[in-house]
Amino acid sequence: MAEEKLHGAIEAMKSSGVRITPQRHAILEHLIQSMAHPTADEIYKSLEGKFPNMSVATVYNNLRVFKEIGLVKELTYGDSSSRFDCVTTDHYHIICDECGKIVDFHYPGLDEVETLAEQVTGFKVGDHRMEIYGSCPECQKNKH
Amino acid sequence: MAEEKLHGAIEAMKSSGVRITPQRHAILEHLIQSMAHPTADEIYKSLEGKFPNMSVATVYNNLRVFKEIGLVKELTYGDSSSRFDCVTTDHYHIICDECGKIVDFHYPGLDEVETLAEQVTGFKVGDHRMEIYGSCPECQKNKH
DNA sequence: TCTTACATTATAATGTTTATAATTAGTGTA
DNA sequence: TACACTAATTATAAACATTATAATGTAAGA
Repeated sequence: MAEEKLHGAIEAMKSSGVRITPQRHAILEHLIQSMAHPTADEIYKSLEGKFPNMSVATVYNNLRVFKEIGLVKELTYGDSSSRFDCVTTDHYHIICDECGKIVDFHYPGLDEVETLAEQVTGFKVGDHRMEIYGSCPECQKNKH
Repeated sequence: MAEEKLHGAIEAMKSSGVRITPQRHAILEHLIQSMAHPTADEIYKSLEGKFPNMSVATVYNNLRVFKEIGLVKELTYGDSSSRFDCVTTDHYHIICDECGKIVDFHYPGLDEVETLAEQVTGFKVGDHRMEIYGSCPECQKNKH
Protein backbone atom coordinates (compact mmCIF):
# COMPACT_ATOMS: atom_id res chain seq x y z
CA MET A 1 0.00 0.00 0.00
CA ALA A 2 2.79 2.40 0.91
CA GLU A 3 4.57 1.06 -2.17
CA GLU A 4 1.61 1.88 -4.37
CA LYS A 5 1.29 5.33 -2.93
CA LEU A 6 4.94 6.07 -3.52
CA HIS A 7 4.70 4.73 -7.05
CA GLY A 8 1.65 6.86 -7.74
CA ALA A 9 3.38 9.90 -6.35
CA ILE A 10 6.37 9.33 -8.61
CA GLU A 11 4.07 8.98 -11.59
CA ALA A 12 2.44 12.26 -10.62
CA MET A 13 5.84 13.90 -10.52
CA LYS A 14 6.75 12.51 -13.94
CA SER A 15 3.58 13.71 -15.55
CA SER A 16 4.08 17.14 -14.01
CA GLY A 17 7.57 17.31 -15.45
CA VAL A 18 9.20 17.39 -12.04
CA ARG A 19 12.55 15.67 -11.85
CA ILE A 20 12.94 12.70 -9.57
CA THR A 21 16.03 13.11 -7.45
CA PRO A 22 17.23 10.87 -4.64
CA GLN A 23 16.40 13.58 -2.14
CA ARG A 24 12.87 13.97 -3.43
CA HIS A 25 12.39 10.24 -3.43
CA ALA A 26 13.55 10.02 0.16
CA ILE A 27 11.42 12.92 1.36
CA LEU A 28 8.31 11.47 -0.27
CA GLU A 29 9.07 8.00 1.08
CA HIS A 30 9.45 9.42 4.56
CA LEU A 31 6.19 11.33 4.30
CA ILE A 32 4.30 8.29 3.10
CA GLN A 33 5.74 5.85 5.61
CA SER A 34 5.57 8.05 8.68
CA MET A 35 2.24 8.00 10.39
CA ALA A 36 2.95 11.35 12.01
CA HIS A 37 2.81 14.70 10.28
CA PRO A 38 6.44 15.74 10.39
CA THR A 39 7.82 19.25 10.33
CA ALA A 40 10.38 20.24 7.73
CA ASP A 41 13.09 20.00 10.34
CA GLU A 42 12.00 16.54 11.43
CA ILE A 43 12.21 15.36 7.85
CA TYR A 44 15.61 16.96 7.53
CA LYS A 45 16.89 15.30 10.67
CA SER A 46 15.49 11.90 9.84
CA LEU A 47 17.24 11.91 6.48
CA GLU A 48 20.57 13.09 7.84
CA GLY A 49 21.85 9.52 7.89
CA LYS A 50 21.15 8.85 4.23
CA PHE A 51 22.06 12.32 2.99
CA PRO A 52 24.67 13.87 5.26
CA ASN A 53 25.11 16.79 2.89
CA MET A 54 21.47 17.58 2.30
CA SER A 55 20.51 21.18 2.93
CA VAL A 56 17.46 22.29 4.90
CA ALA A 57 16.58 24.43 1.91
CA THR A 58 16.20 21.27 -0.15
CA VAL A 59 13.56 20.00 2.22
CA TYR A 60 11.64 23.26 2.10
CA ASN A 61 12.01 23.61 -1.67
CA ASN A 62 10.73 20.14 -2.31
CA LEU A 63 7.87 20.36 0.12
CA ARG A 64 6.80 23.42 -1.83
CA VAL A 65 7.08 21.50 -5.09
CA PHE A 66 5.03 18.64 -3.68
CA LYS A 67 2.40 21.08 -2.50
CA GLU A 68 2.22 22.68 -5.93
CA ILE A 69 1.52 19.39 -7.67
CA GLY A 70 -0.96 18.43 -4.97
CA LEU A 71 0.92 15.56 -3.36
CA VAL A 72 1.39 17.18 0.00
CA LYS A 73 -0.64 19.39 2.27
CA GLU A 74 0.79 21.95 4.64
CA LEU A 75 -0.86 21.97 8.05
CA THR A 76 -0.54 25.10 10.11
CA TYR A 77 -1.59 24.79 13.68
CA GLY A 78 -0.72 27.24 16.38
CA ASP A 79 2.87 26.02 16.80
CA SER A 80 5.93 27.63 15.44
CA SER A 81 6.47 25.32 12.51
CA SER A 82 4.29 23.87 9.78
CA ARG A 83 3.63 20.19 9.47
CA PHE A 84 3.35 18.28 6.25
CA ASP A 85 1.05 15.47 5.30
CA CYS A 86 0.49 13.36 2.24
CA VAL A 87 -2.86 14.08 0.66
CA THR A 88 -5.26 11.35 1.59
CA THR A 89 -8.38 10.23 -0.19
CA ASP A 90 -10.67 11.74 2.44
CA HIS A 91 -13.15 14.07 0.86
CA TYR A 92 -16.25 16.09 1.45
CA HIS A 93 -19.06 17.11 -0.86
CA ILE A 94 -19.94 20.40 -2.38
CA ILE A 95 -23.53 20.61 -3.52
CA CYS A 96 -25.17 22.92 -6.04
CA ASP A 97 -28.24 24.66 -4.62
CA GLU A 98 -29.77 24.97 -8.05
CA CYS A 99 -29.19 21.74 -9.98
CA GLY A 100 -28.34 19.45 -7.09
CA LYS A 101 -25.05 18.31 -8.58
CA ILE A 102 -22.64 16.82 -6.06
CA VAL A 103 -18.93 17.22 -6.55
CA ASP A 104 -16.19 15.65 -4.49
CA PHE A 105 -14.08 18.10 -2.65
CA HIS A 106 -10.86 16.89 -1.15
CA TYR A 107 -9.75 18.45 2.07
CA PRO A 108 -7.50 16.65 4.50
CA GLY A 109 -7.68 18.65 7.63
CA LEU A 110 -10.70 18.77 9.91
CA ASP A 111 -9.07 16.61 12.56
CA GLU A 112 -8.22 19.89 14.23
CA VAL A 113 -11.93 20.68 14.65
CA GLU A 114 -12.57 17.28 16.16
CA THR A 115 -9.74 17.70 18.61
CA LEU A 116 -10.91 21.11 19.69
CA ALA A 117 -14.50 19.90 20.01
CA GLU A 118 -13.35 17.15 22.35
CA GLN A 119 -11.47 19.59 24.52
CA VAL A 120 -14.28 22.11 24.69
CA THR A 121 -17.26 19.83 25.15
CA GLY A 122 -15.85 16.78 26.88
CA PHE A 123 -17.41 14.58 24.20
CA LYS A 124 -15.54 11.61 22.83
CA VAL A 125 -15.65 12.39 19.13
CA GLY A 126 -16.13 9.61 16.63
CA ASP A 127 -17.00 11.29 13.39
CA HIS A 128 -18.11 14.42 11.67
CA ARG A 129 -19.81 15.46 8.50
CA MET A 130 -19.59 18.58 6.45
CA GLU A 131 -21.26 19.77 3.32
CA ILE A 132 -20.64 22.93 1.41
CA TYR A 133 -23.44 24.57 -0.52
CA GLY A 134 -23.25 26.94 -3.44
CA SER A 135 -23.76 27.38 -7.12
CA CYS A 136 -21.87 25.27 -9.63
CA PRO A 137 -19.98 26.81 -12.58
CA GLU A 138 -22.67 25.80 -15.11
CA CYS A 139 -25.52 27.28 -13.10
CA GLN A 140 -23.50 30.45 -12.63
CA LYS A 141 -23.17 30.79 -16.40
CA ASN A 142 -26.88 30.18 -17.03
CA LYS A 143 -27.80 33.18 -14.94
CA HIS A 144 -26.34 35.61 -17.50
CA MET B 1 -23.09 46.54 19.08
CA ALA B 2 -19.38 47.05 18.95
CA GLU B 3 -19.79 48.95 22.20
CA GLU B 4 -21.53 46.01 23.81
CA LYS B 5 -18.94 43.61 22.60
CA LEU B 6 -16.14 45.73 23.99
CA HIS B 7 -17.96 46.11 27.27
CA GLY B 8 -18.50 42.39 27.49
CA ALA B 9 -14.85 41.76 26.75
CA ILE B 10 -13.80 44.12 29.50
CA GLU B 11 -16.11 42.36 31.92
CA ALA B 12 -14.56 39.07 30.93
CA MET B 13 -11.15 40.51 31.66
CA LYS B 14 -12.23 41.78 35.06
CA SER B 15 -13.70 38.48 36.08
CA SER B 16 -10.54 36.71 34.97
CA GLY B 17 -8.44 39.04 37.11
CA VAL B 18 -6.68 40.51 34.12
CA ARG B 19 -5.74 44.17 34.45
CA ILE B 20 -7.24 46.64 32.09
CA THR B 21 -4.57 48.86 30.65
CA PRO B 22 -4.93 51.50 27.95
CA GLN B 23 -2.96 49.32 25.56
CA ARG B 24 -5.20 46.33 26.16
CA HIS B 25 -8.26 48.46 25.74
CA ALA B 26 -6.99 49.81 22.44
CA ILE B 27 -5.98 46.41 21.08
CA LEU B 28 -9.36 44.95 21.92
CA GLU B 29 -11.17 47.95 20.47
CA HIS B 30 -9.21 47.63 17.27
CA LEU B 31 -9.93 43.91 17.02
CA ILE B 32 -13.64 44.43 17.55
CA GLN B 33 -14.02 47.34 15.18
CA SER B 34 -11.89 46.06 12.33
CA MET B 35 -13.72 43.79 9.97
CA ALA B 36 -10.47 42.24 8.82
CA HIS B 37 -8.42 39.72 10.74
CA PRO B 38 -5.30 41.69 11.49
CA THR B 39 -1.82 40.38 12.13
CA ALA B 40 0.04 41.36 15.27
CA ASP B 41 2.12 43.76 13.24
CA GLU B 42 -0.92 45.39 11.68
CA ILE B 43 -2.38 45.99 15.11
CA TYR B 44 0.93 47.39 16.27
CA LYS B 45 1.14 49.78 13.32
CA SER B 46 -2.45 50.96 13.57
CA LEU B 47 -1.96 51.90 17.21
CA GLU B 48 1.33 53.69 16.65
CA GLY B 49 -0.49 57.01 16.58
CA LYS B 50 -2.14 56.60 19.97
CA PHE B 51 0.76 54.81 21.62
CA PRO B 52 4.04 55.96 20.10
CA ASN B 53 6.01 54.07 22.73
CA MET B 54 4.14 50.80 22.64
CA SER B 55 6.32 47.76 22.12
CA VAL B 56 5.55 44.96 19.68
CA ALA B 57 5.99 42.58 22.57
CA THR B 58 3.00 44.19 24.25
CA VAL B 59 0.83 43.34 21.29
CA TYR B 60 1.98 39.73 21.29
CA ASN B 61 1.72 39.41 25.05
CA ASN B 62 -1.80 40.73 25.12
CA LEU B 63 -2.99 38.70 22.19
CA ARG B 64 -1.80 35.68 24.13
CA VAL B 65 -3.68 36.86 27.22
CA PHE B 66 -6.85 37.38 25.18
CA LYS B 67 -6.50 33.93 23.71
CA GLU B 68 -6.10 32.42 27.14
CA ILE B 69 -9.33 33.92 28.44
CA GLY B 70 -11.13 33.01 25.23
CA LEU B 71 -11.71 36.46 23.79
CA VAL B 72 -9.55 36.04 20.74
CA LYS B 73 -8.78 33.27 18.28
CA GLU B 74 -5.49 32.84 16.47
CA LEU B 75 -5.88 31.96 12.82
CA THR B 76 -2.94 30.27 11.14
CA TYR B 77 -3.12 30.04 7.42
CA GLY B 78 -0.17 29.31 5.21
CA ASP B 79 1.30 32.81 5.39
CA SER B 80 4.19 33.93 7.45
CA SER B 81 2.22 35.55 10.23
CA SER B 82 -0.79 34.63 12.33
CA ARG B 83 -4.00 36.59 12.18
CA PHE B 84 -6.23 37.33 15.13
CA ASP B 85 -9.98 37.45 15.36
CA CYS B 86 -12.51 38.15 18.06
CA VAL B 87 -14.46 35.08 18.94
CA THR B 88 -17.82 35.36 17.22
CA THR B 89 -21.08 33.75 18.11
CA ASP B 90 -20.95 31.40 15.11
CA HIS B 91 -21.24 27.87 16.27
CA TYR B 92 -21.70 24.31 15.17
CA HIS B 93 -23.33 21.38 16.89
CA ILE B 94 -21.89 18.34 18.48
CA ILE B 95 -24.36 15.50 18.80
CA CYS B 96 -24.32 12.50 21.10
CA ASP B 97 -24.77 9.24 19.19
CA GLU B 98 -26.31 7.59 22.22
CA CYS B 99 -28.70 10.02 23.91
CA GLY B 100 -29.17 12.51 21.10
CA LYS B 101 -28.14 15.51 23.15
CA ILE B 102 -27.06 18.52 21.08
CA VAL B 103 -24.43 20.86 22.44
CA ASP B 104 -23.32 24.11 20.91
CA PHE B 105 -19.76 24.10 19.84
CA HIS B 106 -18.17 27.41 19.01
CA TYR B 107 -15.56 27.43 16.28
CA PRO B 108 -14.80 30.53 14.29
CA GLY B 109 -12.83 29.30 11.38
CA LEU B 110 -14.24 27.28 8.50
CA ASP B 111 -14.11 30.21 6.09
CA GLU B 112 -10.82 28.73 4.98
CA VAL B 113 -12.56 25.57 3.81
CA GLU B 114 -15.11 27.58 1.86
CA THR B 115 -12.40 29.58 0.16
CA LEU B 116 -10.48 26.50 -0.81
CA ALA B 117 -13.63 24.79 -2.05
CA GLU B 118 -14.33 27.73 -4.33
CA GLN B 119 -10.85 27.62 -5.76
CA VAL B 120 -10.84 23.88 -6.32
CA THR B 121 -14.34 23.34 -7.66
CA GLY B 122 -15.24 26.63 -9.32
CA PHE B 123 -18.43 26.75 -7.28
CA LYS B 124 -19.64 30.02 -5.83
CA VAL B 125 -19.98 29.03 -2.20
CA GLY B 126 -22.82 30.37 -0.13
CA ASP B 127 -22.95 28.27 2.96
CA HIS B 128 -21.82 25.15 4.70
CA ARG B 129 -22.89 22.93 7.49
CA MET B 130 -20.98 20.74 9.83
CA GLU B 131 -21.92 18.40 12.61
CA ILE B 132 -19.68 16.49 14.91
CA TYR B 133 -20.77 13.15 16.32
CA GLY B 134 -19.61 11.38 19.39
CA SER B 135 -20.44 10.34 22.90
CA CYS B 136 -21.27 12.90 25.56
CA PRO B 137 -19.59 12.92 28.98
CA GLU B 138 -22.65 11.44 30.73
CA CYS B 139 -23.00 8.55 28.30
CA GLN B 140 -19.29 7.87 28.60
CA LYS B 141 -19.67 7.53 32.37
CA ASN B 142 -22.66 5.22 32.08
CA LYS B 143 -20.64 2.67 30.17
CA HIS B 144 -18.48 1.86 33.16
C1' DT C 1 27.86 10.41 -24.24
C1' DC C 2 26.82 15.30 -24.15
C1' DT C 3 24.21 19.13 -23.11
C1' DT C 4 21.15 21.94 -20.85
C1' DA C 5 18.16 23.25 -17.70
C1' DC C 6 16.87 22.22 -13.30
C1' DA C 7 18.25 20.73 -8.30
C1' DT C 8 21.17 20.92 -4.59
C1' DT C 9 24.28 22.93 -1.41
C1' DA C 10 26.13 26.33 1.72
C1' DT C 11 25.47 30.54 3.37
C1' DA C 12 23.40 34.66 4.46
C1' DA C 13 19.33 37.30 5.04
C1' DT C 14 14.57 38.05 6.33
C1' DG C 15 10.82 38.25 9.25
C1' DT C 16 8.00 36.66 13.06
C1' DT C 17 7.74 35.61 17.64
C1' DT C 18 9.65 35.04 22.33
C1' DA C 19 12.82 35.97 26.38
C1' DT C 20 15.04 39.22 29.57
C1' DA C 21 15.64 42.89 32.75
C1' DA C 22 14.53 47.39 34.13
C1' DT C 23 10.90 50.71 34.47
C1' DT C 24 6.20 51.97 34.87
C1' DA C 25 1.47 51.75 36.20
C1' DG C 26 -3.15 49.25 37.74
C1' DT C 27 -5.84 48.03 41.65
C1' DG C 28 -7.11 46.80 46.31
C1' DT C 29 -6.51 48.54 50.98
C1' DA C 30 -5.73 51.82 54.82
C1' DT D 1 -6.53 59.99 48.60
C1' DA D 2 -2.05 57.84 49.22
C1' DC D 3 0.52 53.37 49.58
C1' DA D 4 2.13 49.11 48.49
C1' DC D 5 2.16 45.14 45.87
C1' DT D 6 2.08 42.93 41.84
C1' DA D 7 1.48 42.76 37.13
C1' DA D 8 2.24 45.12 32.63
C1' DT D 9 5.05 47.69 29.59
C1' DT D 10 9.13 48.94 27.32
C1' DA D 11 13.48 48.36 24.89
C1' DT D 12 16.49 45.26 23.52
C1' DA D 13 18.32 41.09 22.22
C1' DA D 14 17.79 36.43 21.04
C1' DA D 15 15.66 32.39 18.97
C1' DC D 16 13.52 30.31 15.43
C1' DA D 17 11.49 29.04 10.96
C1' DT D 18 11.66 30.07 6.37
C1' DT D 19 13.40 32.15 2.08
C1' DA D 20 16.88 34.22 -1.17
C1' DT D 21 21.34 33.92 -3.50
C1' DA D 22 25.10 32.23 -6.06
C1' DA D 23 28.03 28.49 -7.11
C1' DT D 24 28.21 23.66 -7.93
C1' DG D 25 26.32 19.33 -9.19
C1' DT D 26 23.18 16.16 -11.58
C1' DA D 27 18.78 14.11 -14.02
C1' DA D 28 17.09 13.09 -18.39
C1' DG D 29 16.45 13.60 -23.19
C1' DA D 30 18.95 14.20 -27.92
